[in-house]
Amino acid sequence: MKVSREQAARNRERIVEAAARLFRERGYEGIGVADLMKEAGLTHGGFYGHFSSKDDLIAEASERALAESLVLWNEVADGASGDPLPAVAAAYLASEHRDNPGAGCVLAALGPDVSRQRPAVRRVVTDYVRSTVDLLAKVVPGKSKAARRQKSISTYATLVGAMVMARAVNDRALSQEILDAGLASVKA
Amino acid sequence: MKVSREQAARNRERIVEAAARLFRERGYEGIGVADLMKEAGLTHGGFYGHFSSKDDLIAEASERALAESLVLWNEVADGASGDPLPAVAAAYLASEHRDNPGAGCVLAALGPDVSRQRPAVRRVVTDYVRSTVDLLAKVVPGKSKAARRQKSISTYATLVGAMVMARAVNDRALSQEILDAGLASVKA
DNA sequence: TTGGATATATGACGTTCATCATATATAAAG
DNA sequence: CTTTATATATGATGAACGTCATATATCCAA
Repeated sequence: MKVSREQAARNRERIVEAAARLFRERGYEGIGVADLMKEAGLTHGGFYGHFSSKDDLIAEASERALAESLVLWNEVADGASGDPLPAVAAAYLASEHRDNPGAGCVLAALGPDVSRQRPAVRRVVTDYVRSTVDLLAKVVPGKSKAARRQKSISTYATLVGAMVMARAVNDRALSQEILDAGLASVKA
Repeated sequence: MKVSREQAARNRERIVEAAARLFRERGYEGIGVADLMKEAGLTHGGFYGHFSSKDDLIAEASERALAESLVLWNEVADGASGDPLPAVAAAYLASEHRDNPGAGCVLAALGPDVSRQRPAVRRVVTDYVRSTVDLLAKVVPGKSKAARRQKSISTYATLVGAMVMARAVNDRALSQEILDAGLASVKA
């Protein structure tokens, strides 16, 4: 049945939010349109009233997840008492982040899958990487602007790689050791 | 029709090799059993004479890819004239590696997908991570054994993260900048 | 208050998927 | 040479997939 415009907008929002979480948890191909709609409290038929295709939703949900991550990066950096860099690194390399990919970094949850996606998705990811590199460049040490930018990129890479590895391994002690090593290297 | 034992063994080998490449290129769910068999020059029906399930092949193909990567790490480290660490990092962060995921690092090509796989796959990945960390610990600088191990892990994370990011972004210049920044940070 | 617009539900479509049954051809064993 | 074992091909199965057609209910405009 039909619902009010506001309700329809809220429903669309719920679909995007559910997708942003579930794609990160299960991969772009790990959840289907029907299950996605069910998770948003709807049935599968209404999907194409909101989106023209699953790829369309993939692009929009990825953009949403990235935008929310960027807000979080900024909040953590701004809210830090003292040096923001260790605060950002600790927030990123936290076990809560490792154990909750659905609310975390898109690169760590879907990086290789992004490489296989259409240009629309890769474009929003590229924009996000640029923004995050700019943000990190303000908080890493370095004598020149170029040095800080380079340090920003390699620090970011260390964070992403450590999270990917910490999630992939099947041993809690090793996983924690990876998070700790990443954290130590960022502080050094 | 039936073929000789040797031919059957070669066929099995071809399936595993094709899977090791194609899973890295397209993701575990990005290629099906039928296409995999076609790529190996066979038809789909014979698959279950060699493997009990697709998950079974996923585990075996992942193990194969990881074993071959470990051989490569060793070859590069041993074949280096001078300090092995920059040689290893340069080989890993090469554009050839970025543009050829099917022959490259499993973590960079399938890291998040591994997290979602059954224990058999995560176990072989965990063993491989341990071996690679041990290998890198022999070539990174550091005063104590513990310091070298920590440096080994963080260096490895930087390599993996830089490759994931370099592949995800849609801009060649930024992609190259990421590889360069990773390389510079490993050398520093 | 009435009439048309439309958001969602139900249900179906064709395709692709992993898996399995059976037939066939040929290697291996006797 | 005959017979048995078996590796592969052909084809079928049911489930899941993305997508679409239509019905229905109700919001919104006149």
